Amino acid sequence: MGCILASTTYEEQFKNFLKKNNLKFTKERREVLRAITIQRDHFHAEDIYQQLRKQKSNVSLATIYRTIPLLIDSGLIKGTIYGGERVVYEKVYNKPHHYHMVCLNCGKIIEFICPDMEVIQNNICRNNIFLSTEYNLEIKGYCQDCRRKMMNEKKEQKIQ
Amino acid sequence: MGCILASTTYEEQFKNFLKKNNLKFTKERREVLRAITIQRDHFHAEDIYQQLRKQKSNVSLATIYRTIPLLIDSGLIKGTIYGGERVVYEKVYNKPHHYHMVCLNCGKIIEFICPDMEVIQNNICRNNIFLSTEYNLEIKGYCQDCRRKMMNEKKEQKIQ
DNA sequence: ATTGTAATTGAATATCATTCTCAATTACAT
DNA sequence: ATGTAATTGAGAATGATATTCAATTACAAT
Ligand SMILES: [Mn+2]
Ligand SMILES: [Mn+2]
Ligand SMILES: [Zn+2]
Ligand SMILES: [Zn+2]
Repeated sequence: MGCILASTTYEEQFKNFLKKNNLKFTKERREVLRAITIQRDHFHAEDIYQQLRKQKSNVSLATIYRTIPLLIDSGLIKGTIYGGERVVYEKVYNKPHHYHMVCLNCGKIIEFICPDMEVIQNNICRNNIFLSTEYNLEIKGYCQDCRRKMMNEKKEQKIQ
Repeated sequence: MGCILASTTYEEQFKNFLKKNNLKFTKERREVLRAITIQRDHFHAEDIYQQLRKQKSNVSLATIYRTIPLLIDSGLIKGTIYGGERVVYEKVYNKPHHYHMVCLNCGKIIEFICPDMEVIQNNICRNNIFLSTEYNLEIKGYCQDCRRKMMNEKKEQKIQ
């Protein structure tokens, strides 16, 4: 289990944040943090809980929910997709800013980077004297696979 | 109470949608629809309920929640801002597509139009063979007023 | 106008992600 | 080692939204 190398800086970042705010670096917080470094791109609060149970850790869901805002404020994760039944989070530390396409049929999330968009957004904020902390672009629709499936279903209907 | 002129096309649109789907144009649905035409830019489900109570209408909250998806599917409203405690809706019929800045301090919502962004989004969807039904850009941050207030508070702290 | 029937309604209840309460425990500065 | 404020888990609370069900209603066909 020697795969925690990359998380060292994660942990440093988190520790610094906690110290700065008179908060304690507890066993539970460390375990939540590590569970997150293991998660793939996008995850729910519940995913962290399941991850920890797999690892025989007994951190409660309450503590996970209490830790999430700390991880957000320390710049390690952020809430990405709202409006479903539960919030989707993702790691942001050392990851380039990007946007999302969400398939309404299969739920797939497609990421994309768009420097042009960033420029436009900065201009808009400057023009409106608005201090932005977060840009969030979400394109909802249907992915390539689902479009294919839907077209095939239509064909079959016509044949019958 | 002769101020329902502008809602005629709203009502037509809704009636057409309902007929197309074997749904009935009930007294309650008409009242919800009219309550919505009266709402200002952005509103919650609860706002509709309050509006109707003011007008001595007894449409239940359950019916309002059941009517909202119908209004969305008929192209009259859409959910705009998620992630707060409740969903923010807005009218979209005959309204140009636009984006939002949300102040994290006072909750103010600032709308803006951006044709350049639309072009970029269309390109991205084409490149990914993604069929978009909805673009949603939300910029979170702090509005001009709140920034002023925060700066003044800082000054006062220094003086004390 | 009457009738048949599927759609709709309000009231109450359920859902379910997230937050809160509180007594017991713990991190960590001194 | 000690003091104290922060933290924890368990369970209860919250609150927006969804669902159940028996009674009502819209409306197409007669
Ligand atoms: Mn992502
Ligand atoms: Mn708007
Ligand atoms: Zn898909
Ligand atoms: Zn503000």
